[in-house]
Amino acid sequence: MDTVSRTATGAPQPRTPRPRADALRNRERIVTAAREMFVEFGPDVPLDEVARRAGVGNATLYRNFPDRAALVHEVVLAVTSRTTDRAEEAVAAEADPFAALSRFVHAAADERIGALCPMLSGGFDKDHPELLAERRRLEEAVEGLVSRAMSAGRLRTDIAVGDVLVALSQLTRPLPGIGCLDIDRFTHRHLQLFLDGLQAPARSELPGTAATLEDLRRRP
Amino acid sequence: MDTVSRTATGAPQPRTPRPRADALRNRERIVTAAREMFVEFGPDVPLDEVARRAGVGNATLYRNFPDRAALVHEVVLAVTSRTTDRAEEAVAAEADPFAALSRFVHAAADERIGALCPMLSGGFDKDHPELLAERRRLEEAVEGLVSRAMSAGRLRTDIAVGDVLVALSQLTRPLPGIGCLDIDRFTHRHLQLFLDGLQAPARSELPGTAATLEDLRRRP
Amino acid sequence: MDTVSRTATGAPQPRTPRPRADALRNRERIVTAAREMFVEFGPDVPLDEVARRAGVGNATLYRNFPDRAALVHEVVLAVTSRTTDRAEEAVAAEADPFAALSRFVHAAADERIGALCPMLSGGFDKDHPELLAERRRLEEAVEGLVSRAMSAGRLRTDIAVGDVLVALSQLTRPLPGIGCLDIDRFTHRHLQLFLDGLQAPARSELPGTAATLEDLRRRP
Amino acid sequence: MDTVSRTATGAPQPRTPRPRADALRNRERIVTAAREMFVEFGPDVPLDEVARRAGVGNATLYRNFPDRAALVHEVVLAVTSRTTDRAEEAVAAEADPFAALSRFVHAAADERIGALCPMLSGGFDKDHPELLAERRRLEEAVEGLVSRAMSAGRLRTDIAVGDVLVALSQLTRPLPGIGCLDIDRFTHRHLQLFLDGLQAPARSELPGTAATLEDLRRRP
DNA sequence: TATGAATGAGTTTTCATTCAT
DNA sequence: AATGAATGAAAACTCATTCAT
Repeated sequence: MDTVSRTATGAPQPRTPRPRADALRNRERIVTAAREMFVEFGPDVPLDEVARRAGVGNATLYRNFPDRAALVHEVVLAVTSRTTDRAEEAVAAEADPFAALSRFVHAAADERIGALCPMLSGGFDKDHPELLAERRRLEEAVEGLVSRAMSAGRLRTDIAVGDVLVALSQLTRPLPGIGCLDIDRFTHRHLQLFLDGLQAPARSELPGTAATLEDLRRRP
Repeated sequence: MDTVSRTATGAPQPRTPRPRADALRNRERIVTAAREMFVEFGPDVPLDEVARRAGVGNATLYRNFPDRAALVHEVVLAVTSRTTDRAEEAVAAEADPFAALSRFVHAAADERIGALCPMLSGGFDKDHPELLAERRRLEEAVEGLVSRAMSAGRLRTDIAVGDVLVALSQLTRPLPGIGCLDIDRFTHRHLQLFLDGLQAPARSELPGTAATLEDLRRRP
Repeated sequence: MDTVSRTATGAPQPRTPRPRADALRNRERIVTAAREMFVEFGPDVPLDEVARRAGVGNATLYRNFPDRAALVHEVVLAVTSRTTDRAEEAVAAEADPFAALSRFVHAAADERIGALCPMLSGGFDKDHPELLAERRRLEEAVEGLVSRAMSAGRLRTDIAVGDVLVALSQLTRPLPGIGCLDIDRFTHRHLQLFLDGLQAPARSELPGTAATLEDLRRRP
Repeated sequence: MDTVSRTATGAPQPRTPRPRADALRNRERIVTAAREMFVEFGPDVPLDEVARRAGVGNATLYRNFPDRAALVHEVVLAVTSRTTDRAEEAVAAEADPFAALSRFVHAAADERIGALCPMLSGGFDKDHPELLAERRRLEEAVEGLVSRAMSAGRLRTDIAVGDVLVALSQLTRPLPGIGCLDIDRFTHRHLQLFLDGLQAPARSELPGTAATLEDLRRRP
């Protein structure tokens, strides 16, 4: 079989994955599997299961991610990055500023941004520089959406990026064993209700402080 | 309170009703400890730790609750019951129908209704008769709040009890290690935004179906 | 069988070990098994094997000793203590001061004092107060043996307690897989040669410093 | 050096003897790294670490030494060979026979002969012909030192080569994490005491048997 | 009944060894 | 021939649950 695969040339990608390129491929497959399984089974899913789903041996997972925290880190990074992409797409796709925000919110749900929630829980190094940078990118992108909507008078002015991101994450947070909270039947619905609450003019006095994600976890 | 009265018989007892009372006290202490720790550390907190916090031996916990599911069951029951109480109080306390709903929502957050979320996850027997009955009570109470607000023209008419309860649970869901998502600084704020979205007139077309909690685990 | 054992009264100890007293018994059995197996197989012997040899489940071992270090700690304590006993016995048993030292040295070998060596290696907390105290006791006892022999003019005066203890430990250090370096055929022989070197008058100039065990591990 | 000459053939080679020379260089670097790390971290040091220290890939190590035993084998061979060299040098360098023995003993310590100890432990094929031959060379060389000292009346006559080699190995045996038992401050000192015990006239009756290294693993 | 202790099964993690370039 | 990556088997350690007083 070695000879066979060695002669497989122009094929887009033979089914037998090859080392050099495959190291990267494996790494990505692990992250993908982890992202899916964190959503599906919660953040405590056995890493051996993740490895199995990724189609690699457990030790390969550990070679790439020395411990669970490292894997979680990478997944958070990936989800954050993809969500940022959605934010930028939303700007481009919608002329109306509130429509853009709205589009982003629903797209972020589809990216399972809610899966970030349990990962931000205790003992997670949310201040790692790499994460910090990626989160900044996300917050800036969303800040753009928010401020534009505010400028257009479409958004109440007493809210902040953190309000959007945290509530969005919570509302779309997966219930392990149920998929992503039956995302089609409930989640988008609740997001819509939440978006309605965001619109100007403000109806009520908001309690609490308009904080960034940054503040989360910094107890007063 | 309900559990207490169920076992408190009319049998004549010496004025020091120690033995049985202690057993009940233990049971309640365990449920209380479990509720707190589920919120604080997530639903996978070691049961030995729960027993320690309750101040009893682990075997005492297991005598009262044969396995984790039984304990979760009891906690869900307790939280549901207490939340129902809040709903009923809200009716009594507020003349304005929307204010009542609003009061209930914030009170439910303080009861940590969000801690129910992980319990709605896979592998939890949400259809147990006892739970079903208790959930009916809650849904009826909230249904009262909702329909009164609708009748008064204060609530958009395309929402259902399930919308309120599920979104409420998600928005207040605890992040283990952070307590209840810094409930004072964020959660009440997001709840308020959500409530604003609930008000009439409806601003947007809602996707999904207006379902009860019942529907939640029934995949389409 | 419960009834049977419950009626076993005056028996010194029924073969079915009972909890309360057995907790202690188990603990001791684990330490004993560990001591033997460290000698026989080295300090990296799987703890599960130690548990098996002790006749308990692995978790029982971990309940008593949270990690390998804790178990090693206890074994070192036990061996040190038993060796101190041998030193005190030697004083009592031999009128001649050098004979007493000699007797101690050979007795310490039989206590497998050499098994302490690998345990003093890297990453072992040799300065734990409990260990420190026990080691002091040993050093004081041996100091007594040494100084008496010196006073009697039977021991060269340029040696110290540490010389005796370290060399003794090294010479009796077990070779895992061979028992205790075939202790009867070689070790006592080498100890005797070493003892001969200790006698007065000194024949040679000693290099190095006469240090206590304390100094070991404190690199200059 | 021996290994080098064994593979260095007389075949005509281009003036840049790169390929084969590199292979040999690698092999030697691995053995050197292994010797150092066995001393420093014990015989269970991960082979990947050895490869890293040697500056080669792990697979290169495995190409040269199919398993740990093969590497240990080679290290033992190297240390034995170098120690034999020291014995022969000692003969040449010292006119006095006991001085020669003494010089050898301290030189062997510097060669880390103590690192051989764990290799004498269970599961090591000490009877491999190559090792046997190399050990014979060492024993013959030391036998020369010993018998000459005996003939000169400088050495008690009830000792054997094995006594010297085994005790020497034990006394200089490294404590992983501490290097070679702080060789300058302790080991040479203890060796000197041991040497003093070897001198004629014998002071005590020796227990055990005067055996060769050969006997070491043959249980009675 | 209440309890501390015991236990086995499950998870994380490491490492010798093999694979494929 | 040299290498980085892959792998399974083994070891450390945890925890739900049971046992025996």
